[in-house]
Amino acid sequence: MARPPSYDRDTALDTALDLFWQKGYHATSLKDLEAALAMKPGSIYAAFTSKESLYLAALERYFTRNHSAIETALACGTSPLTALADHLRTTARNATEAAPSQACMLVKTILNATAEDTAIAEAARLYLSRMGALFSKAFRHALDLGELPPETDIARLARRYQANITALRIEAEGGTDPQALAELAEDMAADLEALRRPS
Amino acid sequence: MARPPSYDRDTALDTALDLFWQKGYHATSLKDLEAALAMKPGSIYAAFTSKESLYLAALERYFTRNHSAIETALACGTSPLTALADHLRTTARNATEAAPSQACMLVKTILNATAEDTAIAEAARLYLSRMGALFSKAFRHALDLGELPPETDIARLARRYQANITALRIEAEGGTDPQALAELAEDMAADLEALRRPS
DNA sequence: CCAATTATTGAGCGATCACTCAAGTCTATT
DNA sequence: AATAGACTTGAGTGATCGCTCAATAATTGG
Repeated sequence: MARPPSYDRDTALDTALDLFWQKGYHATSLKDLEAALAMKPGSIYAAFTSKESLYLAALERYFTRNHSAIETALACGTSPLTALADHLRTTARNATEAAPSQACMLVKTILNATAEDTAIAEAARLYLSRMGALFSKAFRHALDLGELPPETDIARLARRYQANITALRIEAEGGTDPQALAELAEDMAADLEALRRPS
Repeated sequence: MARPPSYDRDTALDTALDLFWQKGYHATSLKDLEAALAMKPGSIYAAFTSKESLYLAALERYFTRNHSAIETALACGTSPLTALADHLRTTARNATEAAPSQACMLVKTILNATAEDTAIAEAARLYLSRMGALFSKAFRHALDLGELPPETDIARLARRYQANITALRIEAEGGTDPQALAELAEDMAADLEALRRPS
């Protein structure tokens, strides 16, 4: 005994995500969202409570999507170290693709957040730390397989790796040409593979 | 035969810069600027034409300040390579200092810019490329002094260096603790100094 | 068919946005 | 002291902001 929603929640969230990712939180107005979601203000608020909640929901979607995509990418091969290096190269290669923004949305969220946007900034920080944990896991796996020297500082290595990914994607956003971007990724990947312990 | 301005232009620009750097372009309102600059809207517009012009002027000030600071930092020692490595370490160390934001304002500007803010984004991109040229110059100097192998790709090395700086400052903005930040900078600096050619 | 329940609508809320301008204030020159 | 010229003032512009809510529409169980 109820009228079913006329929109698909996940589709709406994806659309909102695209818009927020493109324009940022503050520069995205509800008018923009109404147009993109094809929903009237009342429906948007009935479904997502507030602009902030909508942003948080879209951000969560971005995170889970990326997290699982990277998780599978890192798990598919036999060598975690190779998978990690290849992920750098892939990131540079994908930069030509059409996307709302080249930069990581989590990073962009943190840089766009003001002191008042605590909830949003903290969510992004949490998700970033989860991504870091994912990289740590991969490095630990490499260590367990003997690809890295036993004394390797995993957390430190993972942090450096994540910094590289961040830098790569910001460089892409900055408009660096594809070849230079590929070279940058290659340098990072080469450094990583240089850590490989001869087996 | 004229009334002198009651404000100091450079001081006002510094104040505006702090505010813009902290909150970003879109989240900074004229009310905020009026309060920070202690100027009424009319005076602000008489002095700076528009919010966008004010941002551009503040951004230019940020750039020239940083450009010359880094220029002198890189020129002071006898070894350009050491100076470059130390600049990484210094960047990490300074992250504890009170600043409007840890992230580079040029990077933050690009990430906050929407498709409509072309003038602002292009200015930031230009300034970033100038910073890159500065780093290139330092690496070339190192090459000329024989600190680097003759076949070194300067532009490529400089790009990687700039990516490292960017990542370091974003990591700082993300809330990474000082020790981890110092380790990250140290790893980057060590990689750089590993390039040094035995003389 | 009739409730009961949920979804959609869209005019419009007060607040704030970037910005303007006529009037007033100050200073240097005469 | 008078005046010309530059600076400051701040109420007020229309537009837009995020958001609300009473009215209406659609659906299902009885």
